[in-house]
Amino acid sequence: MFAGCSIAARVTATPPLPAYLSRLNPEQRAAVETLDGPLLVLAGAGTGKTRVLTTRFAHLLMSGRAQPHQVLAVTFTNKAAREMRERLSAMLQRPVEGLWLGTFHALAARMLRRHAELVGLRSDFTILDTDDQARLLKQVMDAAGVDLKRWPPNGLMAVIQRWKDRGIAAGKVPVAETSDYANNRAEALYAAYQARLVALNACDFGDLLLHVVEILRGNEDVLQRYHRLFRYILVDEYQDTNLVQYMWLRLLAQGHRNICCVGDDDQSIYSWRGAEIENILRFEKDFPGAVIVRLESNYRSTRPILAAASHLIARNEGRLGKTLRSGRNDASGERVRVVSLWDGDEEARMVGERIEQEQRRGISLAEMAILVRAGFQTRAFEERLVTLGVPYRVFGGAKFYERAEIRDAIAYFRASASAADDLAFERIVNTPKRGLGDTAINALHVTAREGQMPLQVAAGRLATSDVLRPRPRASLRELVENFARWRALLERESHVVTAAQILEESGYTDMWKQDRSPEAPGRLDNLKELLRAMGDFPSMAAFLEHIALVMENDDKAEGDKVSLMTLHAAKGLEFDLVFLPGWEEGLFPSQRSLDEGGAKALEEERRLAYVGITRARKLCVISHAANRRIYGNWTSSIPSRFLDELPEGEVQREGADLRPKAPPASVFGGGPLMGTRQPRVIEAGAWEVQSRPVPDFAVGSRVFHQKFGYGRVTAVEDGRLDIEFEKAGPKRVMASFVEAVQ
DNA sequence: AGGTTAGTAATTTTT
DNA sequence: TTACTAACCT
Repeated sequence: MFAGCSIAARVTATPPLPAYLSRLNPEQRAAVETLDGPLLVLAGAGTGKTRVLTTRFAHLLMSGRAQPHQVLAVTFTNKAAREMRERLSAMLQRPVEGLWLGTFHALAARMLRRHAELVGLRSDFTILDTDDQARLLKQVMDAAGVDLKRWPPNGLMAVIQRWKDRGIAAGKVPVAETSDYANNRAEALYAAYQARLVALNACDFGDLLLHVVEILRGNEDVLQRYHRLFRYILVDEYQDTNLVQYMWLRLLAQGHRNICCVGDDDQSIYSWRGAEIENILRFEKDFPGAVIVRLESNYRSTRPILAAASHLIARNEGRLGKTLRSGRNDASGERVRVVSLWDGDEEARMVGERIEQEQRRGISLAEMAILVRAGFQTRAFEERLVTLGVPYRVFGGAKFYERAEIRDAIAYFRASASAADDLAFERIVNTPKRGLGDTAINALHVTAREGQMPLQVAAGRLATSDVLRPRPRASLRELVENFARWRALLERESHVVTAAQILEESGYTDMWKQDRSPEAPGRLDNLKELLRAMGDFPSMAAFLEHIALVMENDDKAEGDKVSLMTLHAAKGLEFDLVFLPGWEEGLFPSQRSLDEGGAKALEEERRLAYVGITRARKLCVISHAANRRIYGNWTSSIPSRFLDELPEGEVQREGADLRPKAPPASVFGGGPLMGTRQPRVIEAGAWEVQSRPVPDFAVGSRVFHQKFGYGRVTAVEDGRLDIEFEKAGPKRVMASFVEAVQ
C-alpha cells in the first residue's frame, strides 16, 4: 500500500508522457524532443524515420510550441508529403489545415506566386514541364544560329539545370562554373532562355527555387516576413538536397535556427540530379552547435541482411558513420544468397522459380520485388513471369502527367484558358493532323514576332490573310474559332464539361479512337481519368495551377503482384523477399557512372547496393550471370566487385561451377574503370575456376558453344574469340566457354 | 505535308 | 535488340 502510494506520487510529479512519445525508443525520442536549435537526424534504413518526422511535427503542435502554419515541412516527393499529412492528422485525430507542408518545388511555387513581380513574372505564371522546356530551349538555340546537330539541346539543358541546381542565375555564372558548350555560348544562351521565359510569363522547375532564393536574398523585408512566419523547419531526405535548396533552407532558418534535417548519407543516390551529399556531411559546420542524433535500431531486416549491408557500405570513405543494429528480438534469419548463373535467361529462370517456391511457402507476391540497376533489365524478368503466369507490376516509366495524351490534353486546356500560352498552343496546333506543317508554323512565328502578339492572335491574322494556302488557312481559322468558343464556354460552364467538349470538338479523342496501335485504348482511359481528376478542383485555373507540381503517379498498388523496379525507385520501400539481379562489372556498378564520376560515383553505386539490400525484410537473393546479351550481342561479364565486399559468413554462395575465371581483360575494356578500381582479391574457392584448361584456338578452327552451337573462329583476341556460328551468326565470346571439336 | 526508311545511340529521374 | 530522329521520297 505504501509502495503503491509512492509510485502514484512519482507518476503525478512528472507530467504524464503523451502516448505518442511512449511508443518511441530513446534515440527516436531524442530526435523528437530536441526542439530548439539545429538538429540533424541520421536515420539509417528501416529505423523509423517517417515516424520520427511526423511525431516531431505533432509534438511541436501538441506542446504549444507552434501553430500549424508556423512550421515549414519540406519533402522531395508528393507521396512523402501526402503521407506526412495523413499520419499527422491521424496522430492529432483531426484534419490539419493551413500547413506549409509540401515538396520543395510546391512550397517554392507558393512563395513565388506571392512575390512574382520581384523577378519580372506575374503571379499567374505557368510552370513548364520538361517537354516545354526542351522545345523552348531548342527555339532559343535555333534563333541564335546554333548548330543543333553538333550541340544537342539536351546538353545545354543539362548545363542550365546544373547551374540552377547550384543557385546560379543567368548573368551570374562564376568563372569556375563556366561551360565550354557550343564554343562558350552557354551563358549567353542561358540568358536568352531566361528572357524568353519571362516574356512568356513562365518558369521551369529549377526556376521555382532559384527565383525564390534571389527574392529572399535581395529583399530584406520579404525575408523578415518569412522569419516571423516560420518558427520551425523540418526537412526530409536531406541527403538529396541540392545547393539551391540548401540556400533556400539556410536563408529561411537564419535567426531562430530551429531547423531539423532528417536523412541518411548512406542513401544518397541522386547526385546526378544535382543532389550534393556534402550538404548533409557538413551540417555541423553550416549550423554550429548542431545536435546530431543517430537512429540505428533497425526494425525491418534480419541480422544477416543488416550485416551484409553494413559490411558493404563500410567500404565508403565519405560518410558520417552509422551502424545498423537489429532492433528486433526475432532477428536471426537466412543468409543472403549470392547465385552465379550462366546467362541472363538462366538468371530470370532462377528468379521465377524462387518466386513460385516462396509463394507456395505462403509469402504473397506483393511481398516480393526484383530490383534492377537500369530500366531495360526488367524486360527479361517480365518475359519470364509472363511465361510462368506470375502477376507482376513494373513501377516507374512515364508518370501519368508525362504521358503524351495527358500533356496534349493539358495543352488544349492551357491554350483555352489563356490565349497567350504559346507553348501550349504550339504543342497541339497540328495534333491531330490538320495539315499545318513547317511552312504554316513558320508563318505563324513570323507573324507573331513581327506583330508582338501571341501565336493564337497571329493564327487569327493568318486565317484572314492570303499568306497560306487555302487548306491550312481554313484549318487555322477553325482552330482559332474553336479556342474562342472554348474560352467563352469556360466562363459559364463547369470546367470538366468544357474539358470534355474541348477534347471531342478538337478531334483529339477521335484521333486515338482511330489509332490502331495497342496503346490507344489505354490512352483513352487515361484521358477519362484526367477528366475525373479535374473534378477534384474547383476551376480550370485551380486545376492547371496544381497539375505541374502535384499530379500523382499512376501506379496503384492493387492485386497480389511481384514488384519490378529500379533500385532508385525502390528507395523508401520494403519487401519480405528482394531479388537483386545483374551484379556484374559494367552493369552494376554501372560503367557509365564510373566513367563520368570516378571514385565518387563508385561510392554512390555502392550506396545504391546498400539501398537495395536494406529493402529486404527476410531474404535477399543477389545474382550475376556470366553471359549477357547487351544491345543484341553476347558479352561475358565478371561478377560485381560488390559481391566481394559482402561478409563471407553472412552469405551463402550458390551455383559456383559456371563462373568464369578472374577477370582476364574485362570485356568493358581498359578505360577509366581500370584506373578507379581497387585491385581485386579473388578468394580461392569463392570464384571457382572451370576445371577444364582453356585451349588455344586458331583462326578457322571449329568450335562448340553451349548456347550458340557450332561455329568457326574468325578472330582471336585476348582470351576472347570472334566466332561465326552456324545458327546464331557472329558472336564474341570468352574462349573459356567454347570447346574445340574435331 | 506526311509517311517511310536508314542511321545512331543506348542509366538512374523525387519536381 | 530497340527506339528515336533526321533525311528522303511520294
